Amino acid sequence: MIASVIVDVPAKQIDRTFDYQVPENLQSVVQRGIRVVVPFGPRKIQGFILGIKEESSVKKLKLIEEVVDIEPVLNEELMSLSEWLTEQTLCYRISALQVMLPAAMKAKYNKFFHLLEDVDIPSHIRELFQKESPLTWKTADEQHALKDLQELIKQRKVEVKYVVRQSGNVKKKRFVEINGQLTVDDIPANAKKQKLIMEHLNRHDGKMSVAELKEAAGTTSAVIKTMIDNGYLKEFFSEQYRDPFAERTFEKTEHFTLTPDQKNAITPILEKVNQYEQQTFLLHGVTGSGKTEIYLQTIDQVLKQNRQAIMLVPEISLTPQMVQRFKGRFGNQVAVMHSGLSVGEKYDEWRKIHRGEVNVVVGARSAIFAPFKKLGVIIIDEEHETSYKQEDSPRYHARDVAIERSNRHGCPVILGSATPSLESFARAKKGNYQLLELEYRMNQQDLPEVRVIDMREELREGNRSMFSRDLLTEIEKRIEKKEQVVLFLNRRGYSSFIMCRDCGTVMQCPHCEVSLTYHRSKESMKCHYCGHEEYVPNTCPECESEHIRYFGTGTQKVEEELFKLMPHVKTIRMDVDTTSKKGSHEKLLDVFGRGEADILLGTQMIAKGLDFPNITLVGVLSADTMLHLPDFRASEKTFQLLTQVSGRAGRHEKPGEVIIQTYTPEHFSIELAKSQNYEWFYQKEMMMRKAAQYPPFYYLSLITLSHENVNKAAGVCNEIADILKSRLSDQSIILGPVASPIARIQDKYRYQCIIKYKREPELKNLLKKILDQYSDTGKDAVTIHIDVQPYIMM
DNA sequence: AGCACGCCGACT
DNA sequence: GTCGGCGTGCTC
Repeated sequence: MIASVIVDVPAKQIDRTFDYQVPENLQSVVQRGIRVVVPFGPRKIQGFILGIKEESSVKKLKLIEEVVDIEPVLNEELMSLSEWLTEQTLCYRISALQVMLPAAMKAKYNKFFHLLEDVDIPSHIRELFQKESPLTWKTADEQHALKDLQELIKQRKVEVKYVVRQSGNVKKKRFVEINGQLTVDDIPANAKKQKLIMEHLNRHDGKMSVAELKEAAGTTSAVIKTMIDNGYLKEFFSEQYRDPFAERTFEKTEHFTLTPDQKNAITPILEKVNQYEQQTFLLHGVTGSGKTEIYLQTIDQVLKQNRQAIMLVPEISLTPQMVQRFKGRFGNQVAVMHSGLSVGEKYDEWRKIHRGEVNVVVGARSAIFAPFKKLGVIIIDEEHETSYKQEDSPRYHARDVAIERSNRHGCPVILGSATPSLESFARAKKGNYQLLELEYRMNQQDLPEVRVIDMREELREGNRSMFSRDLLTEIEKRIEKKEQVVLFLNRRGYSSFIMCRDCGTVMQCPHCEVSLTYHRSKESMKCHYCGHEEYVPNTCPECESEHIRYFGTGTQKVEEELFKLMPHVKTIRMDVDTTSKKGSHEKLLDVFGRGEADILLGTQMIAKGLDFPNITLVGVLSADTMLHLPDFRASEKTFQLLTQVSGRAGRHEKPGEVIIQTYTPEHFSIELAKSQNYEWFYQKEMMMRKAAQYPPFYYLSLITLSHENVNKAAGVCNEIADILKSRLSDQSIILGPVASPIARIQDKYRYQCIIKYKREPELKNLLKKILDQYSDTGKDAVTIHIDVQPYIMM
């Protein structure tokens, strides 16, 4: 019996199967989809079995070392999906397999030195082995003993052993139970604590977790240990799930009655669910139109049919409120997967899905690979969000994976958004997707009134602060009325940088072509691309002037300004700095929700999902900061964000108001966000895209080359552009080679080439060939990246 | 990606 | 003359 294995090495030359002989004792367990440990060259690594066969063209086969799983971790559907993913995104097969599993299941590798012969070895090496045996690579390296060890290996006195370790650990909890042979009466009369422990245990069917028992009986583990040693108790371990929501109870919620609007939308969806048919729906509904209830009732129907549901939400909006709604409706049938969980917690949630203990998963992008066997619906909320596109290999878009999986399962996909991506809306208009419109807000309230403030006007009239007079007045009014305010700072692409006021020098990263970001807490400057950090200099490195200051409006700066203007107001600031600790995001929102602060000030992360009745004013401090980024989606993103943010105000009885500050009030994405007119925005933006030959009229592919030498990167990029030009049709447009928007990262210069095309059936094969030809791993080789349908052009 | 093998410069 | 630099090629 021979197994074809894809090994855990993401490299061009290794991206194929290797055959291994299956030892007699493993033949009954070995099958497609399980992981194994195999010898590979001098080391041992993990791999996935792709298939079983009886013969191989390779003469000398090695034996599989061991199996990691007893049953497949990836079922047949996911195994074949990985093939599709490899093909679509031009990634290595191993990366496609790996991305479907939680991070905890990625293998870790260790090297150990074993002493074979204790005679005639240097004394310092012997000492090392006396302290630690087997000796780890790490210690050997720290003690600078690697060289000597290498010599000893040659002399066959020391041997290297490679160990494959599974990082994902099943959490075990320690329990004790009454042994049975001895009873309370056998306990010595003076051992009061022991008797007490027995009493507690008897009240709990004779067994309890050690932690609980200690707590209940008020003793220490010493007493319990004595009882185990004396045979009164025996210990055992039980597998536990780490439950990130353990301390929370979820109130059971029931169906809402749907409005006629909602009924119209859900009917065609349920039809497809009942017919077990694929169909992609685009559910377009303004904020507050009740999309979530449609999701919930669809999932409910799916569960009744004994099928399962995947619900994707953007990472950033996977708030406790959201989880609450799903757990409240479906109880413990729900698994939650998002980046806020620890690696172990994610692993546990994944195992619940794999074992079929839950039927719904609510999660971010990677939850699209949830190992369900019978999918009844896949829902992608806020489908326009760019976080559904993975930016590193495999560069997949969750929407594409969703549609592919739905085809295999025969189930509908629902894409929901108040501001659909142009691509999706265009597909819906063409009839590729079925468009479902929710036109009314559920409780009939009006959309909040939106006021646009021209900041140029403010400047002309002498107001140099970041707050317009109107905004300040309105904030004051709300605070008097004890209502709450949300201030939104769009910081993307424009964070605080440090500049010399005399010569204009901006502090830049020495390794990347980007300016450093000021971090007030440490008085330092940091590079967001390579992590380089240094202290803010006292004098300008160029002109030695002392007039160095930071520019840009970071949230910290806004907070300070706000405090200067209104010292009596309590502000909560939410940004990466204040929410990096686990659970802090939730905590801050809780405080705000309880009304303990007047203003919530934040970035991106507060744009979504907040739903507090007392918010009656939303202020956008600078609407146009990302409008001028070199990104053809800049207008779309601005419109989406402003619409999104505006939706935070007046969601309940009290009417809401939105104030948008901008330097370009005449820009159509700001004008139309004011009236929340998606349809007009769509028409207008489509015209722009058509004129500029961008998606959805053209597809894109992006090729990036990077190398320490500018000329080399540019040269290879040029060669590739030439190949493309000669091999593609005249209909296609090749932009470049040009330097990437970020021209250098980690000392490597970056050149790129963009392909715009409508129909190019041979493009994938051509790109594969180019990848093949240019992905050398040698020392002086250029690094090539290909992103089919990129979202970020950097 | 690792790791071994193998061919040319500065040292005991 | 050797030690060791890292270029080249292989991993079932």
